[in-house]
Amino acid sequence: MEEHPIDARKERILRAIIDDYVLTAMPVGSRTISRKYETSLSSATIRNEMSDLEELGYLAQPHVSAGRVPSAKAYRLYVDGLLSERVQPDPEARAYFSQRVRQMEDVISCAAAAISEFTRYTAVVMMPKQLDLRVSCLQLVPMPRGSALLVIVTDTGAIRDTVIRVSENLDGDALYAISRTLTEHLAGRTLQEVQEMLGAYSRQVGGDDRVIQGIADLAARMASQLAFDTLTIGGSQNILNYPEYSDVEKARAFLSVLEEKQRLMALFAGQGGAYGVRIGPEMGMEEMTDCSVVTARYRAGAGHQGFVGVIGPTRMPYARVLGALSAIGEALSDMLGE
Amino acid sequence: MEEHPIDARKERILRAIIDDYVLTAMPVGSRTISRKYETSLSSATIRNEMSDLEELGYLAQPHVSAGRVPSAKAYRLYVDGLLSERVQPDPEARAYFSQRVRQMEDVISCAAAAISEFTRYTAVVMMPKQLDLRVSCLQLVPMPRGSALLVIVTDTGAIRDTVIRVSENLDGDALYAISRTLTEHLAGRTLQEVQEMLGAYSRQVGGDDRVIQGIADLAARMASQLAFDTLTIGGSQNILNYPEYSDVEKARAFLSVLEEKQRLMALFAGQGGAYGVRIGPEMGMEEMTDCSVVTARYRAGAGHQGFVGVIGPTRMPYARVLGALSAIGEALSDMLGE
DNA sequence: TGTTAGCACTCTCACCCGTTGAGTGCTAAC
DNA sequence: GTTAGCACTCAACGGGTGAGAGTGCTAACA
Repeated sequence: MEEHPIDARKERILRAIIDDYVLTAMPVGSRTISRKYETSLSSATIRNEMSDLEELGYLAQPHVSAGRVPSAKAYRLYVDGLLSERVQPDPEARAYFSQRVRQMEDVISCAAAAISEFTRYTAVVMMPKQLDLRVSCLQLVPMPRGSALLVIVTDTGAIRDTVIRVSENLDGDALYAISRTLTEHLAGRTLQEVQEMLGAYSRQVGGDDRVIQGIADLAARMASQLAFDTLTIGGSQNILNYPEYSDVEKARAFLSVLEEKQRLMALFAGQGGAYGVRIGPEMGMEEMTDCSVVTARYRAGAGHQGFVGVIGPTRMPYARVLGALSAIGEALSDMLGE
Repeated sequence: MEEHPIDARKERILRAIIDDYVLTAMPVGSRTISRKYETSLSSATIRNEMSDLEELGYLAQPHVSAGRVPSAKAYRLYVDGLLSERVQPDPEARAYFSQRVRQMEDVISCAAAAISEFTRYTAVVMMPKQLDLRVSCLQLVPMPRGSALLVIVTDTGAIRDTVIRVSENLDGDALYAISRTLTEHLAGRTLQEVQEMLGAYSRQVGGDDRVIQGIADLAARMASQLAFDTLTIGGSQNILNYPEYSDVEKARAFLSVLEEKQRLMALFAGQGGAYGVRIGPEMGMEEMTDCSVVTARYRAGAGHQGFVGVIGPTRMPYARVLGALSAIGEALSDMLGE
């Protein structure tokens, strides 16, 4: 077999086909290219080139008298071209994100919302596991009617709280005293260690071991939440905006894949570089053969890395999406990266 | 016009038509009723009765040679029949809810999830506004790297927190001292008052008015969140399970109505009794003419009342849905009531 | 050798039309 | 009041047809 590297013109035509297809979602014919993109060439010439591109596996024909549709291989080429240049963070996306971050509590779910609203695709944000978490502070905040809010803060700044019952005669100062003791003894320990050590302290807090129990529960919950990478999804309904999913059955299949976060996680597993694009069949998941996943990395301090991403039809304006993700990834890195 | 009260047999037939239509989503013919439900009557007799029922506005024909479909008026009659008896809380629904409540933090969103999963419809949970909120405690919890977690607790037990920057040389004790002062001065005040009073204290906290600013921000956010009834929605995609919405356009319209929480809120506004059923056109919203909303009230302590509900196609097993909502409403009342 | 015009060919899509079957309304008999 | 019977209506289905879009191929041209 002789080599068939595609020349500059073929590449230009291929790019035009992809652009047009992304725009219209309809198979692209030779006339369209000759009139809208390569006005110096006739449709017949384009036809010849398209025929070549098809033979090389870059194009496919839904049926003989339809135009051509780019294949996964074509998107791959296109995307590699994009990624070989510097991805330009989209300032508009960043502004969008910054504006919304004030309103919502959680930066991660906020990022997911911002991405999905901005790109109009489904957004995924992955938050890396944090195994090496150590308790930095532990505090009880008085609440009405014999309750208290237990707050645990880790050295990485993760916060969790829970309401526990305490004896009614503990006032704010008493709770603070307990908090001090607890913090003194537990600061610097990992969550696992905290759970193990709790038995020993139960005497020192006045026999009221609901506090101890509460800490143990919360520490356990925190540990289990943070021991795994977590995935947040935003704008899952956005898929309905695209004609690829105008069949309700398909849409439902897509949405149910989103429920299985464990499987989705696999998409980020082997991710090396700053950006990742997985095109349809490359993902090896039956249900996602006509989806693409675009991701950008962000830094969550201390060597941890997470990903922000978009899931949409393969027919996607990759440059625009990469720009948006890049901007939001940067913003997240700034916020979480210390 | 003479009166046309429908007799017992007509009502039985109407009920059979509704039951069958709820099950199959297909227009119901006279033969079906005569064979499956009223075996002692011939289809011709049923036809006569159906013709009467149509004239009375209880049935409609999509086209002349199709069977009949119940009208909103029919559902209304049917539902009024249900509501005149005692609604039986569904113990299975309650078990389902209780089982899940452990796993999730927030009872409200947990309820929404449980309802939608159990009924397979879209769930709404309304949480009443809490205008009379007063600050009960205010505390700063030290965090690494010159941050602190600001926690505000109200007398009703609502909690909000936010991370603020503070000067690096404030240790835990110093933060507690500030917390004490703040609590002393602000406890018992409403959130509005707190916002107004903040200026006055800015000197007393060592000139570091990031703390003041943080409190003001958080108080404002809290006030705005709690000053209005809030709506939580669960299982919005469930609508895709029903043939009524196999048209993507319709599904999208439905989903986008769900986004406009303000408008949805109106559906609960005039709700008086323990249960409410709004059928299609009764809601006066163009987009919801073929939806129904079923709600049950719950008590959130201190005279506040909220609603749990389900939104689905008019063709809905109302008895089952009412039973489930009743059970979950009871469970919520128990949890939030005290 | 690359480009282009022309033409026959293919295939989808939209439309028409007849057939089928479900379901009705009406009438007359029980 | 109930029922059998019958004529009628209409959606749904399937086959047939024509228009349109787009291709591949060939031959001519630069």
